[in-house]
Amino acid sequence: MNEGMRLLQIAPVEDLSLRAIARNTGVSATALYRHFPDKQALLQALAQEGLDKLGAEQRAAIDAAGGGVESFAAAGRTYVRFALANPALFRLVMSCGFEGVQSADESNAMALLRNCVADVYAGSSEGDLRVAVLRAWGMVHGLAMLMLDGHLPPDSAMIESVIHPTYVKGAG
Amino acid sequence: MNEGMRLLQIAPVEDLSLRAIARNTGVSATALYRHFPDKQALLQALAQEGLDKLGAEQRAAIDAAGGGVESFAAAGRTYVRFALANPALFRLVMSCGFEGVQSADESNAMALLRNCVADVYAGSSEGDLRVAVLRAWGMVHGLAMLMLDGHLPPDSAMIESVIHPTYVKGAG
DNA sequence: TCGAATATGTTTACAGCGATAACATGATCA
DNA sequence: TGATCATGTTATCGCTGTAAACATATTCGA
Repeated sequence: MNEGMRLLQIAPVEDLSLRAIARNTGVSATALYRHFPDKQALLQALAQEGLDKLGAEQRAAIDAAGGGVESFAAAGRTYVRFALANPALFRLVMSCGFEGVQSADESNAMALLRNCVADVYAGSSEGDLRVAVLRAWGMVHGLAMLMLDGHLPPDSAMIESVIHPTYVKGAG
Repeated sequence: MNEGMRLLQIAPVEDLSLRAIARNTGVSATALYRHFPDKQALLQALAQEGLDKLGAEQRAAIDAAGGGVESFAAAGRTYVRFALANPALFRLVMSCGFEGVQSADESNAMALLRNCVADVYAGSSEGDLRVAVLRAWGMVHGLAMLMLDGHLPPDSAMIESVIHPTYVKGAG
């Protein structure tokens, strides 16, 4: 039923109409109400799927990088690249506010980020860790959004220069 | 005519309908087409106004802080606070992509940011300056968006701890 | 095995949206 | 004075999300 995922890859979120999904699924518009109470619920299901996908990609990147600052940077680059590769889905994930998830802090992606930070800043206070998480998340999220909104070019070299192990290491 | 600005302060962007603006202005829906070619143009005009307002607030904050890292941090905090104080307007500004403006890099807000960075990182190479701009803009933009989307609490103390002069100074 | 409950689909209808077209009216200016 | 232009109107179109009433096929307890 979540084949509306396909439509998200070819059109922005705001163009994703219930009726278009139904049409492309070869079913009547109101049939979707047998599976979701309303449009918001359908979008939330798609968002959950997207969040899982993001988490999986980050997990893979972190593991491949071998730990420490390299993994930390890899997680960040993966975050931005995911956004660029799936603009509508990424927007949807972020605008749905992880509402389906138990708690924002327990989502897979969040846990990964926290682990990376804890790994890199081992020995720091709990407060310092939290601030480091916010700075890292903020930076990659901001970079992603600015690129999606066309304020920055979706330049791969730019991503790498901004999210760089040497920077991660230097900034306390 | 831009009294649709008021509506942006009490409702999210996606709820800002042409007809609602017309209704609240006491005019027929189609009358707006005498002033703007379409809805997008009207939103763009509102966005331009918002961008100017953001630039003005940053200018004031930068001047009041007295220069250097203090001004840099003040500009960042102002950016985030503006977003929290005008959620719908901020979203609109960012989603409209400064399209009315000559060039993204010539908008007032952008020039201010660049100046701050150049002031703080005096002596650095052009490339380093650019990366520093991206990191700073990304971090504050990400922080703002994450708070607007409900992933982080709109906590004033959190803003100050993340955007802090000592951090700005330390990070090269 | 039969009958009811459930899941899943349908058609019809409604109000709200952005947008276009045709028309009215007042101010402005040659 | 008379044409032009700025600004408003109403009527209409196709799109949207959603609700209601109805049909049918599957499932499951007696």
